[in-house]
Amino acid sequence: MSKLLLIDGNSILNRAFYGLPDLTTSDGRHTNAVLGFLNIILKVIDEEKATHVCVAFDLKEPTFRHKMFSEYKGTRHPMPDELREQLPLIKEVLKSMNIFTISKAGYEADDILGTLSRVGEKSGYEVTVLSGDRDLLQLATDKILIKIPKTKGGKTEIFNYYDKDVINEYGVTPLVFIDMKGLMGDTSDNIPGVPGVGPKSAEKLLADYGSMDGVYEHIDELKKSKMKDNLIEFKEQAYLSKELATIKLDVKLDANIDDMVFEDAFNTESYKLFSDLEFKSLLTRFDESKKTVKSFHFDIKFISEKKELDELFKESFVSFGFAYIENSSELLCASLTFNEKVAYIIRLNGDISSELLNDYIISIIKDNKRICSLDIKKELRYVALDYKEDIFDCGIGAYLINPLKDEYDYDDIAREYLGQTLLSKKELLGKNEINIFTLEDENISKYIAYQSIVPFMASDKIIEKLKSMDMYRLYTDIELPCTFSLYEMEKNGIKVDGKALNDFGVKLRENIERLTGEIYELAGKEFNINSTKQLGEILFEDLGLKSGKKTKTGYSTSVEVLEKIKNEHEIIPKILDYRQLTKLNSTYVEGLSAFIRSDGRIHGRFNQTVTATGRISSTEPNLQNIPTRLPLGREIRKVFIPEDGFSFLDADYSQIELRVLAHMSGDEALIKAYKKDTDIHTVTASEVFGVPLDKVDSLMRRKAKAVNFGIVYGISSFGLGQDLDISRKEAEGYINKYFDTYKNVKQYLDDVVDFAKNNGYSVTMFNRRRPIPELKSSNFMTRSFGERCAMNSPIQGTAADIIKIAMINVYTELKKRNLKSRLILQVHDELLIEAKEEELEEVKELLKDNMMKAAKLSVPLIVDMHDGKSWYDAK
DNA sequence: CCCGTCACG
DNA sequence: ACGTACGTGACGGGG
Repeated sequence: MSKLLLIDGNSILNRAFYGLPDLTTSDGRHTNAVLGFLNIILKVIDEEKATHVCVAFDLKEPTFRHKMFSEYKGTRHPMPDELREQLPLIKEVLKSMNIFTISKAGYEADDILGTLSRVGEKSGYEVTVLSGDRDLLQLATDKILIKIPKTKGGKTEIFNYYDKDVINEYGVTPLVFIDMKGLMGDTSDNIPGVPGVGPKSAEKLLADYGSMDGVYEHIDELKKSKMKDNLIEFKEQAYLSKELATIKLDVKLDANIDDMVFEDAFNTESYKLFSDLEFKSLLTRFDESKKTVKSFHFDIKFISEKKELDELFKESFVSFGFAYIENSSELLCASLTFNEKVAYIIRLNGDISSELLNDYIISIIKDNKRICSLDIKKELRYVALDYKEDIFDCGIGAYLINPLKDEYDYDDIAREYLGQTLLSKKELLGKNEINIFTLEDENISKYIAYQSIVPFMASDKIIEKLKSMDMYRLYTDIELPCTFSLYEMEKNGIKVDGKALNDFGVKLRENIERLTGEIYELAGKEFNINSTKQLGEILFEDLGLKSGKKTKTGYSTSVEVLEKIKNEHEIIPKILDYRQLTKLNSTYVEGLSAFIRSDGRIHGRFNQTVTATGRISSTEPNLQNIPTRLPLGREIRKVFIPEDGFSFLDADYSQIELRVLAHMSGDEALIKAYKKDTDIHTVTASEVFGVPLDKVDSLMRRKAKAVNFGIVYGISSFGLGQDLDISRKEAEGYINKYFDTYKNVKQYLDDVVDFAKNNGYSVTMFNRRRPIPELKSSNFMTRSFGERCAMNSPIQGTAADIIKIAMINVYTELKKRNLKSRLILQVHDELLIEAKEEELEEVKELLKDNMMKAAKLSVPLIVDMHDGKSWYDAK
């Protein structure tokens, strides 16, 4: 049986646009609607096993409906630019997929679909119509299926309607559905209908009299009412509206269903387009044979003997691409490229050891050749380089150019900087693993070769781009040396007292069990306390407590909500305790335990190419969010301990972000405030509220502190109000007072937003950029978010730059002096050193000194420092 | 795989 | 009217 799928192009595109978050390609083209559109239609094509597909689009020109009724809006709603630019794109995409598209002047897509649905049915096709617009339900019959996708909470669910389903849901047949719209009108299309007739009365009238004709035939039988008068007065309008709402079934089309056959959608052309649009998830649908577009041609040569290696290094070159290839920590081979014609895969074996290869690498680097890598921190595990050497890391370079991307893998770099579409790691390797026997497999060797040929070819381009953006110094002076100190921290790891951690877990679990029992008791039944769904039902339905805000999926049970009702029922404090304890147990006790290696230490990863602002991120495990705010959670820090003969030395910047703000804004009042040796929030409170320092009470200080934080986040009265639990108006009052006191701060924040709006990015003291595409959005919320980013990023980013500089200088100084003390952690404004007992005093001075001198600001950079025999004691 | 929640700066 | 403070990562639940 042939299946014809008819798609309402504009309505599905609309739905996808509003249902999905914004998404852009690296060069700023918006693609969310196109990707959403494809996901919806491919899902339906799969589901329906459609053999024929046709997408109908509206045209800009007026239709017969506009001629009938000049105020008719139809599809001419104002369209945001982000959506408008995707219209030609979806057409290009469909064309590449050989999907038939159709439009006709004077008609809407609805009319085309209506007509085709009838033609299709007569020609013996099973017909399905896909639209986001419920008006299309009038086309449903017992044979013709209407599908309406509904996006709720990011997920699209598709609802099916035959005529009986329309009757079930609306109480009228599809045909009478039109009469209903005639009576009610449709505000979105500007169709008037009869005043005073809404869904309820329309449904009642049509249930009683069957149709609009029926209603008017029996109009005299209606009880005297305003509605009856209106029905009579607006009869003509009702019939006009009905006609406007009626989808045409007899449009003259010169389309042939045979031309709509769905085949060869996943071809080389659409592959190219999908790659260009960065639709990674769709690339898996393509056969291997379609994927060979625009990737380079080069030879791969295997090297397994030392004498071949000697020959190799006689070549003349100025830079080389390099990567070690490993599998589950076992080193297998190296990938090496000197020129774009050939990539070498060097087998590591008895003849060529990694030490030998390293000697070659080091010697050519000393000979001023540039080493180009995708991820130099990975290579440092095998080859000891020095950051003063000529090293280029493409991942970091690409991150600096655009820090908003999710990944900086070889295929991403090749697409962005070489215009090449390479098969991704997932596509090339799938579930196959690299080992010494599979090195020469076609896909695996290609994958290995890419690891050096891509950085070899892309480095110059990325460096040029960095220079043109005035960021090359940021790379050489901050990012590259930073990589080395991060590698050190990963290698060093941090020692954990496993037994103490376990004991803490036992204690937690005892309390969790006790609380669980008490909660069940109070709830009157057992349930999963961790399930927000089940918990919401217990609290807000069974126990009848008043629910605060809701989430997309149901009741919110977050702390803010529970805090407000904690005195209403004794179950609430127990749930809050339960939450705290289970969080500690699962994330910190059990979570961390799993990461303790055989050396008794946790070696986490510090990622340099993740955050939008320039901060470092920490994973596997996250060592940057170990509890400290609550006393019980803080106990966890007692299990982080120094090696015998060492102490912990912990130093953190005091309010670095506000100090950066004081400096960057040049606000004299704020600078003066920081030159006083008094708590900054108290000073702010005193100045903003106009009271002497010694008259500032704790409430005033709390408010001032919240305002200070708010300023750094890109202040909004709503946000501040939320934080202080006061009205938006009141919050606005505080903000105005703050800006009155610190006028240049206000000026500065306006200026950075202006700068970002004009340039499309914000910039830190050290020239780090953060693109802010949201500023161009037509959506108020999105744009406001962009404005807050524009205010926050230079501050957060500059603080990130400064601690990176401090970290580098501390690292360098420790090395230079041959000290055994070592960097262990960086937590955004804090450095933790495992200091050799004998070196403690020296390292204290060195650490504090380098942190304070990391940047020259117009306010002092204050560092607080403590030492101790655990992280807990050193804070 | 996404959501809600919660840990940190 | 819209419905939010900035930047992260990990966990359990649920589809």
